[in-house]
Amino acid sequence: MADVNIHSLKSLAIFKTLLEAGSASQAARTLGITQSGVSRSLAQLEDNLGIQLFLREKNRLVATPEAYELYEEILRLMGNIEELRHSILALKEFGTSRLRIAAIPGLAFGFVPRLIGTLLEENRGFSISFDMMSSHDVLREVESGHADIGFVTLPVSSRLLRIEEWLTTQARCLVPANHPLASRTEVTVEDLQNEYLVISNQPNVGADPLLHLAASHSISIAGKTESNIGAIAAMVANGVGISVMNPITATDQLVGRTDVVMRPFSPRISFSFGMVYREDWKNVQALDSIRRTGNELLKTYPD
Amino acid sequence: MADVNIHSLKSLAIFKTLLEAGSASQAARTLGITQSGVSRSLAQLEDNLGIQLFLREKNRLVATPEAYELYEEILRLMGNIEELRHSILALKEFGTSRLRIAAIPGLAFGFVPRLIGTLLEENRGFSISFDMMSSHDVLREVESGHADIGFVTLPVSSRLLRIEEWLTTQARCLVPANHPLASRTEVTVEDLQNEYLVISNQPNVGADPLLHLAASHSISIAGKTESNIGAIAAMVANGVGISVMNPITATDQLVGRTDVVMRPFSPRISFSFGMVYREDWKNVQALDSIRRTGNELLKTYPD
DNA sequence: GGATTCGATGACTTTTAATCATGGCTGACG
DNA sequence: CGTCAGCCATGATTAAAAGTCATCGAATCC
Repeated sequence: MADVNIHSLKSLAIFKTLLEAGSASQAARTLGITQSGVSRSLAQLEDNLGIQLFLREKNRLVATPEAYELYEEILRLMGNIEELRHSILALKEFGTSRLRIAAIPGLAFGFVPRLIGTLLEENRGFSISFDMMSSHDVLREVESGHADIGFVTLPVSSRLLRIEEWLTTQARCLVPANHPLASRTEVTVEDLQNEYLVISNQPNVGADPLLHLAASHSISIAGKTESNIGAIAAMVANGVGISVMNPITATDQLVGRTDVVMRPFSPRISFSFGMVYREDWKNVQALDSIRRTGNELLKTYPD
Repeated sequence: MADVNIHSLKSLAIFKTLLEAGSASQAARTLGITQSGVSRSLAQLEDNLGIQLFLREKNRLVATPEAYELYEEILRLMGNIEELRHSILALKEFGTSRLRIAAIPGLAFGFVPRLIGTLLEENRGFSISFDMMSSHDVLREVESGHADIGFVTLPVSSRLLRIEEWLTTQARCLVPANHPLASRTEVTVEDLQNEYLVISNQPNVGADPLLHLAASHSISIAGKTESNIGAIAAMVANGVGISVMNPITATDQLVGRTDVVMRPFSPRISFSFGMVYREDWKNVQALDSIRRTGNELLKTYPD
């Protein structure tokens, strides 16, 4: 196979500018080098690649079809190099250029995408991949190294992972805006008597504790619907029932909705969530940035 | 934004080899340059990127985590550069580095994939994209420049395209191996009396002419099933009926099957297919290669 | 015909990459 | 403890590559 050496990006860049400029003289002006420098560089590139890129017609350079195809390929490569530059900048900033995040559904539709959006706003070079899964799977994914960090409700336990509590807050009650309870400033467990409830189809997201609480107060509910946590606000809005859930997820789902309101609930049901990561990640610069950004975002959520 | 300059692939290559080799001295031996050359190159790269890639511990270089991440990024870039090299080699060989082919279903499952496979065997650097669609859409796709070449049954007409006939052959009759007609050396239109037929659900693939022929000979068929042309052999094999179709498609579908046999059919129904391309493609080197390869393959099909 | 712009090229300079020579550090071994 | 081997870094230098300078010929325009 005939060899093709690409060792000089500069000559590819000169070629690219030459094609865009239409003449060696104009390319030279654009690049701040001499016209003969451009001419030399082109001749060297044509010799090196073994392809005639320009015809010399009447003392003018006329691009060949091959030149246009090479141009497309060079644009592609320059895109790749730009990605490399971004990764290097992220490497400088974070100590890592790629971040794999796993989160539970309760956080996966609002808080974590906002966190990611803010991180990327600050650092476009960062590459983040994100997946949503159960708490148990988040832990396994981070333990095995398939994800770098994970967001889960607490408590969880893992001998391999560092577990960092980010927020402890109290559950809220979601009710349709036209529901009698909407006029209350606080909903109590007694108010759940004869109400339909919408609860999460996932454990450890407040569902079990709520039913326990109701039972311990001898409260009978009219019925319950289990739903994917991502759709609870929509369920409540459509009169399926009322719900008691963590305010992070609730706030995320209520953005832009006026047909569902959120009220404090008593007695208090504590809700915590946090971040998990492997021990070898504890000193990675990116964590500081993630913590800082995350804390800023949490200030926008109710206590 | 702090600048990061990637102008020297050589220094990235030296870095890559250094990480793989484990020491500057070994990397130097591998690359055929001096140890101090490797040391200089590394220092220059670290300075240029603003990232410390190696710790100097007790006169040994110890890679930092950032070094491993950069290494992954460089491997990615080198893959991209390899793709560029392949494209350049294809550009030299064909005058183009990418080829977009559109074909009708009758050719899309056998002949054209074989053609593509053979072209790529000869030239790995080539990038081919392939799509399957009706004759009419093939013509439109090539006319509009979304595909470079197309394969269709003939006749077709287009004022914009060059139409090149590749093969004219006669239709064949497919019958189940255990069918009485399988023992014949030739099936005639009279044999279709009271038989179930499987015909293509696409026009211009022998279906209309066959029904016409039967009608003109006062032949009554027992029934017909219209099928996607790609599944006709499977239909025949399962006793849905017998079929009369072009031998290219038939041969492609019978590969590896012993439960369906192919017999000459009379009277003859001619079938042609060909390649279409735009006028500005007529002198592209790739066409010669495609014609040559295509003609080789066609020799393996029945006349 | 002269002015302007273009590209190519011989001769040359500047810049970059790498070498040469050397020194210091570390660990293994006798 | 001294010697040896292997490592890395560095001042001084060289070789190679990139680009400039000066110039020429060709084409177009006024």
